[in-house]
Amino acid sequence: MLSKKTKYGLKALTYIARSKDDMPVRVSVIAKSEQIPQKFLESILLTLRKAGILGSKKGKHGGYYLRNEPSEIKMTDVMRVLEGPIAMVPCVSLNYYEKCDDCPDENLCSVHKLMIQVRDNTLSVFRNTTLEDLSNE
Amino acid sequence: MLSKKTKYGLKALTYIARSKDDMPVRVSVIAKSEQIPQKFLESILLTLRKAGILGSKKGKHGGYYLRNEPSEIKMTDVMRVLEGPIAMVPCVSLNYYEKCDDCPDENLCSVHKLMIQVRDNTLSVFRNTTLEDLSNE
DNA sequence: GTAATCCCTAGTAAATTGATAGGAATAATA
DNA sequence: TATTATTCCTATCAATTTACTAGGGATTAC
Repeated sequence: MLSKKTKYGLKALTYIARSKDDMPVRVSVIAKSEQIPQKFLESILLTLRKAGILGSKKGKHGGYYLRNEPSEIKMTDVMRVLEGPIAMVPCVSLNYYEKCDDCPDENLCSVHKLMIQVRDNTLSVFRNTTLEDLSNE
Repeated sequence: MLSKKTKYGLKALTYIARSKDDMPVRVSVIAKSEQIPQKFLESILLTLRKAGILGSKKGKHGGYYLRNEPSEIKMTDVMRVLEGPIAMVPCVSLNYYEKCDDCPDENLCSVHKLMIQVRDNTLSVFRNTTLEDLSNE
């Protein structure tokens, strides 16, 4: 299952990408429009900012804005920040590889083989999708 | 993340598929060989039996066996039984569709669009993979 | 200086996961 | 029939994760 955090994060990014003017977008505006609990959304956008995907401006007239063009923001990056590793098991993760304790030989492991295929397919979607694609209506 | 339940279930199915003779395979044998907690594995195999994927024989010399040829057992079925819906959000699930409360129009929802693509790719892997593929070494 | 905003830490209730416990039911066999 | 080996079933539980909420600090525009 996709977590609410990721779902909310993607919706918020889309909202920001769709907002035409260059003003930073306030959390409260996104929360209201997308029906997301505001405090929860705050923490999500903070995560995206710390990951370098969003920038922010504090104080009155503050808010969040994209650090790059929507067409430059890949879903691989967004998903890794929000949802964590893309692979369903650590032993097929490119960025967070971990050997299974129980598995003597990965090449003989049926789960490993299957999950590599799933990973490659999911990855190809995320690699070929940018925030621009998401924000096109 | 793939649950341990699914991981164990896949490994157990593979083990049974690889065992050449037609004797039912005991839970204890699989548990020992694959390093799976036996009681937990019991409950998993029970689930697979109730779903019609495994058959069982009780009492002495009892155990579990496949109800069909490995080449007839599709990963779509196995994964749905063990892991639940293949889609990451209910609003793109073929078998367990549910509308999102918050989403006024699915066609405008960026999450929806992205998750349809992920679902289709994952589904194509599971549809084209059978237990026979997993059990080939 | 005041209002509006993001920033940060902490906490928390509910759900899910990954088991374990204990025994009932069933079947083979001596 | 008694014994043993197995699956079957229900209940329980600790740890973790999820989806928030609370409260206030820091910063900026006006």
